Amino acid sequence: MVVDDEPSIRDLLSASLRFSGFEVLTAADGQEAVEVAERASPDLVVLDVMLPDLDGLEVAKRIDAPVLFLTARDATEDKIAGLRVGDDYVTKPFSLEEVQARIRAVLRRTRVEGAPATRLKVADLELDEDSREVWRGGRQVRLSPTEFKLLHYFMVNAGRVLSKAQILDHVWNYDFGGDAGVVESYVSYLRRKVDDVEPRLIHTLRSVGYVLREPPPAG
Amino acid sequence: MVVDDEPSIRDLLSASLRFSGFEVLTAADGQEAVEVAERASPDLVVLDVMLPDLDGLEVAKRIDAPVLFLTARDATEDKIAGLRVGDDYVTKPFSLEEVQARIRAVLRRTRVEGAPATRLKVADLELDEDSREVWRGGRQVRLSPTEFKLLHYFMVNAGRVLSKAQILDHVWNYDFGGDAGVVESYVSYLRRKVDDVEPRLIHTLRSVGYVLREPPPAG
DNA sequence: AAACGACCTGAGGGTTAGCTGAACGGTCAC
DNA sequence: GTGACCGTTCAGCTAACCCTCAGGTCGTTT
Repeated sequence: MVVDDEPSIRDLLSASLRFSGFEVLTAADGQEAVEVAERASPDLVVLDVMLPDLDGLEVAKRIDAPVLFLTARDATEDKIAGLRVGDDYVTKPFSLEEVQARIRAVLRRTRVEGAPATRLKVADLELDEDSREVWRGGRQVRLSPTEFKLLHYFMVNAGRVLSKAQILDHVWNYDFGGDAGVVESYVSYLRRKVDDVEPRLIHTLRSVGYVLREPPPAG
Repeated sequence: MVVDDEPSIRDLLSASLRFSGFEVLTAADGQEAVEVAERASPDLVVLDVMLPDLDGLEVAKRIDAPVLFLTARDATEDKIAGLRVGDDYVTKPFSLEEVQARIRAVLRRTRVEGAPATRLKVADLELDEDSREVWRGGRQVRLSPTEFKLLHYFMVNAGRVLSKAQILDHVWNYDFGGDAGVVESYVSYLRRKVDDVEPRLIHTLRSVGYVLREPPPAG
């Protein structure tokens, strides 16, 4: 369930989550949120801390589901003192990558399912979502936060062609105003750090985008 | 639904889409677009970002359908801020091939996850619309963007004779001023890259056009 | 068979998309 | 404060690409 009073954020999140295969309900204020949650028993609630009627933390108390809070960046730590075990938070403005990663992490922790694989693997490139570690050919590689998010997005969508606009929309914060040049820079960084050996996995499709894929067996 | 204030663009698009079997409604400004969309619930909206009354992004918010934006090339922002998941965009001047490809991609993504085949196949020539990969006789072939668009147009219209004028109209941007000689050049490139083995698939019909087809079984 | 038009293709020039090193400013830990 | 790290922008460069052109080939007509 997605709870936010701004329609644009609500739509952004619910569309993105539906696309990823989640079933999504929405609410625009705390009152509605509590009602819907009672009826539908969602597995997880994405909840804006700043709501017109009730405080988000207050809402969380009345909901029997793990919560992923959305908070303003300048919110000091004590603001989220109401975090229960299993909850988590993301600061606005977020990127879709960020939110989805946190959602999956929360669900993983609260679900009974015993240790589902958090390892992504493409050829000899491996990424652990939990520990945020990355290996290429057995050798561990250190990545900055943005590099990690970008690589994660690539690996989740391995084999699919991604345009720079798509990448910008998912990996960068939704209010990022710059141009797509920054994507080129980060692809360059990633290539140097994790794609400097054969077989090359990150491929450029001129004037189309990028794709991470294992080259076909018979070249 | 097609929304653009320039009649020439509107007609170009709607005629081309109708010919391809789509049912098309049109609107000339944002106000009309919102009204028509409300009444008719289109499956997809092709929407010029620059409209006389409302901003295209504003219109998109009020429409409950995936959107394919038309933007000017010189819009330096490679990031369309309002781009929701499932939306896409094409820069002006576009080619009809481009627009139709994007439309199909958006519909494919938003329709039920019925994994429809995105593979075109003629004899031992195969083309994947998603990954933009092409194989001839199992061997992968690298094509430039224009080569790919041309081959795609051929394959979608396999067995149909295409005049150079038709090809120019569909594969090249609508403002292309050059002559049809360029088509000959690109057919030549394609022959070298994907039609250098028997059976030959691209055939010249002198003073008529070209056709991509499998030769009849018995000579 | 000659003449003509249509087509093929190699070569070349102008253009553009993408790559990357460098620089700048911000943030955070110490 | 100070330094390390990070995110972003920018500009020069390169390689890929698009288009044109011209000389040659091939088919058709006279």
